[in-house]
Amino acid sequence: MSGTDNHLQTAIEYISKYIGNVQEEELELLLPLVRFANYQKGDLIYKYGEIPKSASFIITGAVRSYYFDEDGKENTVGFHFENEPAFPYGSFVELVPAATSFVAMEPVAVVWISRHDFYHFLETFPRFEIGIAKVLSEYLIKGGQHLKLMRIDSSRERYKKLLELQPEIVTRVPLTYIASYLGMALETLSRVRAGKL
Amino acid sequence: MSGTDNHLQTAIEYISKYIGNVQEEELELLLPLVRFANYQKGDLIYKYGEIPKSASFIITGAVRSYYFDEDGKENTVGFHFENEPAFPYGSFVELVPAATSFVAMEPVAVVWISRHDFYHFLETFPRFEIGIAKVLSEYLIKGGQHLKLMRIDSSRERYKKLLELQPEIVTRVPLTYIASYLGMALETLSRVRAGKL
DNA sequence: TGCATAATTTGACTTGCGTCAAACTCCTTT
DNA sequence: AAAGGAGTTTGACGCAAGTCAAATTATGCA
Repeated sequence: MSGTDNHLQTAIEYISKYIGNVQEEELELLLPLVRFANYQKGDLIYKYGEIPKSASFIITGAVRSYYFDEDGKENTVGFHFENEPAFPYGSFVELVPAATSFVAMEPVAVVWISRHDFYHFLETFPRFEIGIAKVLSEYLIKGGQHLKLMRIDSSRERYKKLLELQPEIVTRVPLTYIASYLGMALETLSRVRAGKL
Repeated sequence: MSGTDNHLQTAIEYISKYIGNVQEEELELLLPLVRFANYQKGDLIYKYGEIPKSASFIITGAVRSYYFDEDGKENTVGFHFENEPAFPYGSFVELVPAATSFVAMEPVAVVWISRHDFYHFLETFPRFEIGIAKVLSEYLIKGGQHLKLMRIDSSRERYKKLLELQPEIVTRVPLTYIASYLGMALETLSRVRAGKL
């Protein structure tokens, strides 16, 4: 089976994941609009300040999203892995410049659809709005989890909770970014892991 | 003009806010599904652990949402005022028990629609999915703002940012809840306000 | 294989903020 | 007007975690 066949399969899975049962005629119109892209480690997939022109979904690889606060400090907002969307959702929907950037932490392959194509498609099949709602609510839940995580005061407990909720992060992501995600100093996280705190 | 007329007007404004241009026939079918309710200060509007059976939108008053963490500590998630939705969105969409409760901080009047009625209505007019996406993306942006707020390390700066983003909170909400929302001790917030920190 | 650079760990020092406790102010109710 | 209670302020003290700095361990690349 070729890589493209595989990818097409992934695209179809994404569609049914977010829309449920899809009609033949819907699929016929939607599939030609779908594209594929590859990124190297360190590549920017979306840049803050720009209005996202597409919605990307990860096939393989790991992506990190982050923003810069007023002091210029980089704040990691989230990690995105296989079978998850990775794009500035709010900005995509509201058509405003994104506050967050998305960068590949490893070689990354994505499926993507342009904003223009997608909204044009929506005019024919408005029920696909449900897909947007699904993506948004997934992000909402993830964001809510992160917020809850951040509200735990002790660094030790915060890290413990992360292990519980997203253990894969700890194996795939460099310490610096985990610390940034958890809102603690790199050194503190190191001490927590060594059981010294 | 009677109170009910006023309320009906508010309901219509809500609908066009979230859906855009609404057709006559759409409105005719939707309006009869809409109800009104009043709450006293302290009344629970939604309770955590329950699957929300309705979506409420505030006409007048102020609502606070919060959850209890594993240590039993109450954490304030958000404040909701006039012309804003106030219900456990994620749970409403995903049909799972809510983690947060919603309580009236003042006398509150709301428009609401039952989950059942709304989803039944959606079968006839699927394009109204866009309303869900709108509500979700509003919540998403609000949640994102809160998360950003919480990531500011200094209490002083955190409070300053709140004043900048949502000044009305400071005038309408008791100190205890603001402190809880900002993730700091009541005493710390008091000192910050007195300029002692 | 070995060097260079990055990533992580450890140490020493400082401080913001939480906790506990008590005082003070402002409503509400009788 | 007085009493009671909620909401807010002030004080004293201890500690978790931030910062700066240096050592140690990994990792990629020639």
